[in-house]
Amino acid sequence: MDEEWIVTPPFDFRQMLRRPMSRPSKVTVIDPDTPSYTRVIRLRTRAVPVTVMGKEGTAGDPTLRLEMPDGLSSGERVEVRERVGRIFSTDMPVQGFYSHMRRYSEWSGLIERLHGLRPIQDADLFESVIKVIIGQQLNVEFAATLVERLVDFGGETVEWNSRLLPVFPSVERVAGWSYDDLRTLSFSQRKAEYVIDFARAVIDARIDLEGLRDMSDGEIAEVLMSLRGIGRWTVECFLLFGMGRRDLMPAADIGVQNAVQKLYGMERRPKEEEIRQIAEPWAPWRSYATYYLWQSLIPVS
DNA sequence: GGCCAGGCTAGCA
DNA sequence: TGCTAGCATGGC
Repeated sequence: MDEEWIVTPPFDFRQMLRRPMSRPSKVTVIDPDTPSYTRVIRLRTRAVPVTVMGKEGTAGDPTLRLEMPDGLSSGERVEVRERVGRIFSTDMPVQGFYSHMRRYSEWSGLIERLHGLRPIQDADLFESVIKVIIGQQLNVEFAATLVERLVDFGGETVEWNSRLLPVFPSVERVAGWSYDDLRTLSFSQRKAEYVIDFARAVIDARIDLEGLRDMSDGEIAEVLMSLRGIGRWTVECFLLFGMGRRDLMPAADIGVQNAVQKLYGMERRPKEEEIRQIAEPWAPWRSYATYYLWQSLIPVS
């Protein structure tokens, strides 16, 4: 079943797919030619495959086409649209961000070059937390490898257009694993503990993931940072990638620091506190600024 | 081989 | 409160 979706411009689907494309993943299948984005989304009722296609793929005429299985209830279709809207930040107030950041001369070139870029959010809150934990202190390539191994180990797939789409493991499944299971995938002992303990906290209802949506950034930080293995950087990345909150600046992030150094032509890499100071006037748009900084680091293919 | 990578914890002053 | 050694693996 297909649906059309007209997004308010600017919206550059191809530009947005560069990040997931730069790190090929089995869970998210990108076809740069169509262009399209395919993955399984866990709804409240079941896991459903979805393909999102850019009809034109230009910033000026942004139309998406959604392809999803027949036989979904109307409620499920609504949920799919909500989730896809979140993933592609369709409600992002792009112009507000641009008019704010145009005040800073360093930003004019970047905003021009990435015109129509919107953050791609993670499709699932649990998946988001786990991926951020795995990404702690590791280079992104290896972190992506660990995520792939986790997905393979989970072994769950959904058939879609005559191919098998791997699905990110469910909370239940991860909570049932042992630390040694993840050790065999080259997780460090600590990372294995952080990942599995987090899944168990969700299963034990010590953490209500969907309930986080009603909380402020600060409240979410307090809840999550009470768990071992979740610090400030992890919460900031989760709020940004997982929850789509708009004013986060993971200033301890090496990637952000490298990008600011490059954008501002600095001699050495700025430290966390310097980043926070530089970014202070970017409020309340710091999440988008962070995302643009990260995107600026992707090599032009 | 050494250093670094989209950090966090525990232990110490 | 603030600082830092240690963690563990792969890439360059």
